[in-house]
Amino acid sequence: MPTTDEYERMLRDADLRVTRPRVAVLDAVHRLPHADTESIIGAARAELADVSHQAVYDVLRALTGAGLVRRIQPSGAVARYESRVGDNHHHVVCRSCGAIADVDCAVGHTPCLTASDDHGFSIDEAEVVYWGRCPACSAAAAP
Amino acid sequence: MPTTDEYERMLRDADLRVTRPRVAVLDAVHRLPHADTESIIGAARAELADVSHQAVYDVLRALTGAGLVRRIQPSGAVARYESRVGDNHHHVVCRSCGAIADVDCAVGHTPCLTASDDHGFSIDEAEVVYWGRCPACSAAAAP
DNA sequence: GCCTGTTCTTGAATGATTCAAGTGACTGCG
DNA sequence: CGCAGTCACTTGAATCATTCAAGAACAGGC
Repeated sequence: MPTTDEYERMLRDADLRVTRPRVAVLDAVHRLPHADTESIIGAARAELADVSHQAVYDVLRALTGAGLVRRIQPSGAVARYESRVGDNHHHVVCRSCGAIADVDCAVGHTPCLTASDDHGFSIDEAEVVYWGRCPACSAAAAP
Repeated sequence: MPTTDEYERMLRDADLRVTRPRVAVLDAVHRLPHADTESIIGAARAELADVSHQAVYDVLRALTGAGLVRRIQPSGAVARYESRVGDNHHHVVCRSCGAIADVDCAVGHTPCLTASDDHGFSIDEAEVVYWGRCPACSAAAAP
């Protein structure tokens, strides 16, 4: 878990001004994996009581743009953010409770990045979402 | 392109009542590939002038539940629907204009369906989204 | 320490989607 | 063929994540 100094360093390296909301949000994303915006607002306010939700939205957008956090948004769910960036990993999403877990790619470093027919698109990323049920929901559904 | 009779047949086979809004929406989804809800409402009204948007939402949900259409929703975009179901195909999405094209899976029939570590989830589907730029946007961005 | 431009606060708006209540129509049965 | 019951559609309003807008506050460079 990075320290406050490290967060400041990360921000500076990304050419972002160092502000208290930004450090608080960056820390929140690191501490809560796959958290939605509301949870991040809550966690950020634990450190900095009066951050506005708007500030958190702005910060998340800036951090996402700078590549410090990654935004994930499975179909029909609200946006979530994670701090693990730069590697090529994907997600399993539980259909019933929405839980998310990380999955490393099975097929090499850039899986399936070569589509069979790309229709002339220039592809720069392949995103994989595995849909299923988490252990808890599986147990609850089939007792 | 299926006929009206075929649409009725498809609905009956799925244990859905045959109604004019349902046939109109089913036809709209078949004619407009990857259309969003608003486009589908427009297309349905071309056949059946006074369908309510609520009816279209209900119908799309029923059709999706019955497996007659498939709902796709790339991050940060509105829901879109397609009539190609049952095969294992994926999508390329243009980052700048949102255009979507179909992509057959490069790696066999159920690509990457085996995650390296599934965290105990029981996975039933792997969804792949390729992100990039469509030919038109590539040309516009790099003249 | 001051200036400039970015970032945060406050408050309201947007818009896809959903909820709710009532009317209407499809299907199966008599 | 006609009726009943149930499901589907209409109308109208509500929800809620996210965004927009205007002004105040702050970070970073001189």
